[in-house]
Amino acid sequence: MNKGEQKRQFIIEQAAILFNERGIAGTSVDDVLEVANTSKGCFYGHFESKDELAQAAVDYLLGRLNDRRNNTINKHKTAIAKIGAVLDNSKNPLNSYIEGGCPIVNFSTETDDTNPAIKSKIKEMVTTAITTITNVLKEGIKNGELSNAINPSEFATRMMLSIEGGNAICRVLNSTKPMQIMIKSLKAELASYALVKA
Amino acid sequence: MNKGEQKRQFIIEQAAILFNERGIAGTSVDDVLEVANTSKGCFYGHFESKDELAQAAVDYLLGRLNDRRNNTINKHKTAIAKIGAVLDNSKNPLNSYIEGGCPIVNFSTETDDTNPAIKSKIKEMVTTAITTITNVLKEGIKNGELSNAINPSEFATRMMLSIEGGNAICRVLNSTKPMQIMIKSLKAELASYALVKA
DNA sequence: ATTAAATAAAACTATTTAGTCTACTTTTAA
DNA sequence: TTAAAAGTAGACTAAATAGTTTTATTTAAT
Repeated sequence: MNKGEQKRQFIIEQAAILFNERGIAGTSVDDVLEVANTSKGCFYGHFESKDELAQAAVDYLLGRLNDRRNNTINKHKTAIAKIGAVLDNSKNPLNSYIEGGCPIVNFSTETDDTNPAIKSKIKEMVTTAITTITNVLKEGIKNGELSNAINPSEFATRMMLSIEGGNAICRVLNSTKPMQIMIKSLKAELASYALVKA
Repeated sequence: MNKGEQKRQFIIEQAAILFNERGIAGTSVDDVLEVANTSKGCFYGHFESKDELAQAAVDYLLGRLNDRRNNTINKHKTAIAKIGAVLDNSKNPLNSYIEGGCPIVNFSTETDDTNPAIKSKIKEMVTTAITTITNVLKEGIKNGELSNAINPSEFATRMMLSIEGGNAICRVLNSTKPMQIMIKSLKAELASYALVKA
């Protein structure tokens, strides 16, 4: 990565935090220049517009979330451990993995009526996440860890809604309690589908 | 309500929709003037600033949600019917009660890091909602409709997270499916706590 | 080392923004 | 009925906004 590419990347990473905290509309190009220690000329040399930056920033943040989820899943062996660890990734919405909270809820509410390009990135991300979780559960059934009484895609869907809702709600309440309650409940539900080892 | 008050209320109601759809930062005073068919002079005769309008708009939207939830709860007799009806209120996030989706997620993600006054209004709303649902469940236990194996406040909390997550996720996915899955699941869970009529 | 291309800085522009002010019109209550 | 109060319109201002352009500096291949 040469100097220019490094600078571009740095701008994206710094802007991403601001966008995630204050929203895209709530962040000016000047705000970005300040945190990225750069100038108009430099900025517009790297990006055609604020919107191009916003898209790059969203890609960057969603990429981080994807990587983290995949790493978390690969790090564990059983479906129950994998799902538990994915849930634990979200256990502290007040000190979240990405400053400002979960980019999925943050950008979904901002862009669902205003920015189709970003909305579609989030849509793909959510679909991928649900599918990935679903497959972990299916695998768990296949190898005899879980009862086939569980509905993998429904469980994955409910898990996704709960995590995203938890991210939004915990931040307004200034409390991690709701998320903890929900994680505990989903873990217990999943455990109830565990088959005793044969 | 005299003419001035009517105008003020009309501005609030029209602005509220814009704010809910595009965000507060994403909506200009001029945008508001256009949908409210009014002028700068008129606007600033009724409001000190855009922020005062934003607060009034949030109060108005949260008021509508509160009224609706209370009406829904009063319309039904059993705890199961009350909770089921409250869930059904959210069953179509793509054609939501308030245009642009649920103001709770929308404004919570926008204001949690930027607007303490509005954040605190949302916080109060969420607290009230969870408390109200909790009390319905407690009442259900008390009068023998529900088993005391259910944890009212935990159920209410999880229900809140799921609804808000569902509102955000369904809108990005352009599908009501996730919400339907979640509603079905919570209804089934609640039904499992029903005591056979003595 | 040289030079062309890439990168960066900063002054500049045009537009949009929130908010003010003055002048005019409509309400409303005596 | 009338006059004070309330409401309304629209031109105006100052600041912020996104984006351009010109000029200077680096970088990297020859």
